[in-house]
Amino acid sequence: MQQSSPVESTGPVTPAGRESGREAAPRASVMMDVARLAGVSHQTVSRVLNEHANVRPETRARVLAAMSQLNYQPNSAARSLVTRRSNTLGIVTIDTTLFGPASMVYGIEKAAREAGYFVSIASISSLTTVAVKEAVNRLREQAVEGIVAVVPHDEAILALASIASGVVTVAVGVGNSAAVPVVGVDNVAGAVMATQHLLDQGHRTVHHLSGPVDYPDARERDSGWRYALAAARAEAPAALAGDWSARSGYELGRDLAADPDVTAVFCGNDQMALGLLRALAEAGRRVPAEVSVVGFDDVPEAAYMIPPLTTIRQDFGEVGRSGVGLLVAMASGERTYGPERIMHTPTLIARASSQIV
Amino acid sequence: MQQSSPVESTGPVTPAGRESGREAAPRASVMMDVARLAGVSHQTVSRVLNEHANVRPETRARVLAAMSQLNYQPNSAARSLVTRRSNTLGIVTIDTTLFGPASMVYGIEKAAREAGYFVSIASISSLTTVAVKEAVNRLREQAVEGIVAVVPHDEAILALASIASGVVTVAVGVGNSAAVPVVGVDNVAGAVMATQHLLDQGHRTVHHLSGPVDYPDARERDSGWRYALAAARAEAPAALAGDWSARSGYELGRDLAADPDVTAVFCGNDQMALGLLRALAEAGRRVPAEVSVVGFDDVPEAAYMIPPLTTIRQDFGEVGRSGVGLLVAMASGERTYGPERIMHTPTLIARASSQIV
DNA sequence: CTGTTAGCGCCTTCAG
DNA sequence: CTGAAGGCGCTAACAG
Repeated sequence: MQQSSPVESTGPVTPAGRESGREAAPRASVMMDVARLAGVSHQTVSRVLNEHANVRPETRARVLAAMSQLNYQPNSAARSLVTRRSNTLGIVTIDTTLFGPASMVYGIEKAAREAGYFVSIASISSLTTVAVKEAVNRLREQAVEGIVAVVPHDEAILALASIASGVVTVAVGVGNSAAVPVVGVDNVAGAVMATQHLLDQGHRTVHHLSGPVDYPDARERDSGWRYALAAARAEAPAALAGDWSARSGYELGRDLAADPDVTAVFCGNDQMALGLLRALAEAGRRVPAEVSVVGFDDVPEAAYMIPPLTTIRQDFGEVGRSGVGLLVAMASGERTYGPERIMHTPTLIARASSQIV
Repeated sequence: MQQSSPVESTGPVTPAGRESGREAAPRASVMMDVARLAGVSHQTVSRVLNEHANVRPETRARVLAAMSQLNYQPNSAARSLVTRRSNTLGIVTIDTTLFGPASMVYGIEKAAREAGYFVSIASISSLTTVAVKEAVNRLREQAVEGIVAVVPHDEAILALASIASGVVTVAVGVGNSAAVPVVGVDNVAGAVMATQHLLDQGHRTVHHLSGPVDYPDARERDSGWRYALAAARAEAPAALAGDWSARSGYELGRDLAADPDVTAVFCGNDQMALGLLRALAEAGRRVPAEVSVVGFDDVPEAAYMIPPLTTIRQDFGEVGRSGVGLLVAMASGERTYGPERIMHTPTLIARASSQIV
């Protein structure tokens, strides 16, 4: 309610109120209306809008006044038509509500906004090539200037790469992949930290509850774990692969809990760690006294699990942000196109689940 | 790589390759190019594109072939300019990664897509009037045809309502609010179920760990709880207000855990319940033997907490979906504008945290 | 410093 | 059933 009532005499001069059914909403004013009201040409209005220099301050003020009086809203379609720019970035994302993807989406949106872009979103419900293509096409219809993909899965990434879409694309939240430019966290380093931390507590070896094998992140964490064990000349037990869910952590965790040789477990993410903690509790195996557990991600709940979970923190927001940074650089030609990767280093957050006080 | 190489003789006839710096990317083809290749007028191309009847099947086929040969992509800006429709819906959302909001965003996106809309997102980092207005304005710049707001907070909702934006708007994930049309869950009913369930287990009364008072959801759950206690003639203890986080649940939970009178607690959401469970565990109070706990939301992790959490399930995806439904109905004039509300009924999911087996 | 003239690519009339 | 005009609202060149 800051603005007083609408215009009257100075309103649009175009054929008023074509009675097309309902309310006959007062046609939004256009640049020409503003020009008329300010007593200048529509071109001058355009100039103040785009902050071109060479507009006398006084003229500028008159125009601004007219714009606000008319409650003028530039027509973005008209502008894009002539500038051939949509100022829009697209996000392709999996239909998940996991903490990681959701955080990245927000990081992306924020960074894009700060870089002057709008953000359009297209989610996919299944990780299939077809679904990815549909999502990308939906984005292309909107003429997005670039795409950030939050689809940390092999097939989806390949699909992305194969769609010679002519739109620059970067995948975020994936540690590595040859197919497209990628921004993620150094999963190997994170897994090494986790494993080494456990080894440092005196465990002979460390078990691994991994994510699904068709996820680059899962494979990389698995290899970091193997690497750390090898470096310490510890024997590597067979890894169990879950599906990132607490449920899978619980179910596989029951086997782990039943095995007296298991004294330390590195989990591919915090959700699975939660499931494992419950399985251990049910089996009466105390954490960390009998079994130590480390997760990956540091979701906000990690610090409040029973016991508080030691984990590897990754900054999802930052990953999203640098994804946009890379994309914008590529789109503006500052960087040549081509597989490219940016790795962020995660941090170990030591809590009670891994260390006896 | 499905399509063979680009055009040659039939390509755009416009001033070729204006050497504007880089690659001199082959100008995307336009309707006119397709028309030429198909030997028709650009108008006919438009007709097949918009599926107007009155195009001879054979002509239509020729046009389609030309389109795919040229890899033609309609220009959405040009189309919006003339049709005065953006086919876009906007989402205003808080910059959170909580399960609820994230689920609703996905639900909205999916429903919007199915209804033929693109989706543009604008997140806000602070729940202030200014931030909400900025987000709405960003969406208006894009000429969205409607806005779905995922901002379950008093000030934000009022801000939304006060922006006589001329854009139809509905808020989702809020049980109630006079200011704008709203879609949410019946929080009162949910809270009654939770409280009654606890009472049914034989507890004399039920304590409440609520959400922040400036959230309608929190207040409604609080009143449902009070209502159920009153109906059972049980005394209502003072409620403790957290901030939805596990941390706050833990901190307030320590007080609850220290109070021997506390035997049953209804939490405003599952995260706070998680924190409470840990506080109880630390205090050595067994759940559910000594204290019963019920949450709200049924996040995927709820079933894997220690012990598995009894909670009130709400279908966030469905809420998002019906928000879009309402919005589309309003935007198309099927429903007159005006505060309107749709309530979904939540369900009690009984697990171990509340019942002694 | 400001105004004039052309389109941007498409859809909506209206003629044929 | 198809084609020819006209214009959506704006910005980029040019004049002045």
